[in-house]
Amino acid sequence: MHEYLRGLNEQQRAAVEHTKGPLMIVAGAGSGKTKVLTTRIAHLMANGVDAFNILALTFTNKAAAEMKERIERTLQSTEARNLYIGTFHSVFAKILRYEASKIGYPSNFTIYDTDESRSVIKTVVQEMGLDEKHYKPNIVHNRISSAKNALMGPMQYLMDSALQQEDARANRPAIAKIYAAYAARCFKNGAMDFDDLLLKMYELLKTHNEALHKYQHKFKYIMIDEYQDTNPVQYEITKLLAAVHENICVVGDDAQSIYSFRGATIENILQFQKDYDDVKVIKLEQNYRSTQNILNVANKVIGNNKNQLPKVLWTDNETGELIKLIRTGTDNDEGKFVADTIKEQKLRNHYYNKDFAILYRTNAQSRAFEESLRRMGIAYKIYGGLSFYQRKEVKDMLGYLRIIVNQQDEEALKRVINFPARGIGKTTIEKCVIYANEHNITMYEVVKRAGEFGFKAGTLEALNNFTTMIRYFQTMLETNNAYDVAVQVGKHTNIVKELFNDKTTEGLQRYENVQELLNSIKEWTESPSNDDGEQGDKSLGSYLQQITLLTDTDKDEENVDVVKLMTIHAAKGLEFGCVFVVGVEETLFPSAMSINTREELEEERRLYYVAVTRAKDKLWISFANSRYRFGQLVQNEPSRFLDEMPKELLDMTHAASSSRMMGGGNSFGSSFSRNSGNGFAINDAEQAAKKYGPPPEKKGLSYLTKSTAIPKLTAHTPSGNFEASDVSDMEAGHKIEHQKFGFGIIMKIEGSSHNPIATIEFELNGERKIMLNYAKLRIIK
DNA sequence: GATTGCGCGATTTTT
DNA sequence: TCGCGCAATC
Repeated sequence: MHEYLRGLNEQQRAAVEHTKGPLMIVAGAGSGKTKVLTTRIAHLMANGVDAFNILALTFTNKAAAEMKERIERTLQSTEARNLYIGTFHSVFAKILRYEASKIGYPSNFTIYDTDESRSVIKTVVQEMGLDEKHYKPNIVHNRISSAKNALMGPMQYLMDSALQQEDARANRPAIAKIYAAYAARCFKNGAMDFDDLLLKMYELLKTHNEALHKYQHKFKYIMIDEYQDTNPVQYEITKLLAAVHENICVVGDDAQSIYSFRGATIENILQFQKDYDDVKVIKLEQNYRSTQNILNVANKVIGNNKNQLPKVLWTDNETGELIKLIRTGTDNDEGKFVADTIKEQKLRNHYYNKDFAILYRTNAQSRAFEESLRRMGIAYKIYGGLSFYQRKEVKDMLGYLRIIVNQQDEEALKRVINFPARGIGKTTIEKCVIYANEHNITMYEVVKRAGEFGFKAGTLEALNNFTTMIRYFQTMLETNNAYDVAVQVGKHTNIVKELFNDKTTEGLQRYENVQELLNSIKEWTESPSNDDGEQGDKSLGSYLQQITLLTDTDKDEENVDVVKLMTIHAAKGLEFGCVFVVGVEETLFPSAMSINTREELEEERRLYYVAVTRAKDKLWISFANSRYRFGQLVQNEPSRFLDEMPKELLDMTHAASSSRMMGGGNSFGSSFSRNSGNGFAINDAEQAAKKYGPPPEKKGLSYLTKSTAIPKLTAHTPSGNFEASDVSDMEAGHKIEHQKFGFGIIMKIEGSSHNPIATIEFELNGERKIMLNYAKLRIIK
């Protein structure tokens, strides 16, 4: 028996050894999925399959890198570097770069990230003379993105009556036209967005038989990780590629499907068994990651979902500690609690920073934890949010490199043509764009031939100087490597010098970022070619294409000792000794946007499942009575998911006994229910108190914000049938009755019109700020 | 043509 | 609260 087969359980081994024909591995959380995948590839190679003939598609670059490394270790050989392994996006980008001319693109095509796509949409909407307020870039982009992921071009979009009706109803009938213009503009710019990397790959295979045959033949063995998160384009592409050999192995867990907003559909994993004859299905149900308590909680919660493949996840691991449930007064208290607990755990149980992860639903929640960790002197890193490559100074530098490599790229040109300022202003740029559109040439072409378009002498000179500089960089690129050119760009444009002279903290940071960028280019240039025989390519163009697809979770920083903060989405596939799942409140988790259909809610629940199953040893789940949103303190109920966890597995006394780090006073009494029919939350508070222990006592801690201290409530019982009045009728000066606080006078109304906040002086309960949308008030006079 | 300041709208999740 | 877009000003 091969050495690498030892240490696999029966099912894992069966999955590894089943190499011929379609295979579906249903892999529960923590069931050794990566191990199976890597061992399976090693096994193929050990049995004579050429690495060049194996395609493995993963969800993140990090997963790909990790797999590659593990295979090398298993086989004690560098052959693994010949594997085609990476994310859908990066693998297809590589292939498209090679095949670009077949579909009319330059091989140096630019890849637009989401920001750039939106920016192009914005220009297109402007140029079409449409109302920008109405056709907001992110809304339009989402529509287009969904269409692309569903294999729909502009024409099909226009012909689709369901989509047309939706757009008409939303009063956005021009989306199909914008889509067409956007696609045309991207093409003209020699650019693809993220979705194009999939869509164009599909089109390539569909329209070019020789390309289809080539890759069908090349990829004799195909493996796809996280299959539950693939979307229709990805599904169609892999189906095409696998059609000849049918050696396709998909790995997934329907319980962890969390990307439907990106077009992913569980249908793919359910459909797989029908697509091929004789599909072998193997279930990996033993969990090696978590304690029994953690796993039991996770199983119980996910059991509330109706749509799922039957499986039972179990573990041999020890029972472990109870799951600790924590209620805090505010989001700041929550941050403080987590930082305190980390400090305590490090001292008591000798954990390192890197053993901890703080997982939240939205990026905006990171702030409170950032502050508290910084105050406690605990090293941390936030993943997600603004990535390195999205920073302005980095984008500016990259803008130059992009226009050097691809002169069609109008986005890049507009970004750098007057940065640093060189007297080419808005009007000039607008003129260039108009001339370009009129003559159907690229904007760069207009700039290059500025003399033909009647610019004023000064402007003309500025434009000419600019193109001379770009041309200088281009010729330089012929004889120098990417790094040298990048350094020259920094010098010649004065970008580096300007940042260097900026001695503010931010300026220093920006300078360092540019230096880091240069280092990364250097590293790329000098690292050994990856031996893939066909496209081992160290050109600047290749560099630019790859970095757009990088996220900061991809950077392997295992040995850096920091607490990790990230969204639950970003945490998929990762595991940590100690996990804090925070902000587990209604409207936040589940998100208010995702509680309208069963499908949406079930996805939120799967997300919760993913969060909980990241933990190996210890799990804390926290929620706050109130938190700042839009700069206002708002109250939330505890999440419904908390009710779905079996109480005997929860340590709820912790919430009450650790009140030393929590505040909020009697803030329960003032929380407003969003959905309980009677419009106030005191019942919820009582229920919550029963369920999760008594509300934390206030101990006057300095970090508590004043607004959490709310005067004691004097209860009020409304007279007769209480009928709430229309919010829009309310004005300052009105006398009102509140269901719980009793009679009062509206002092003022502020806040936005869709979220008005009234300051009301109550007879018995003092002055309070009331959110009119949630509270029910009756106008007396 | 660049800089500053004010007012308004925004929060899901990401390759 | 924060960041962005727009308008006013030099």
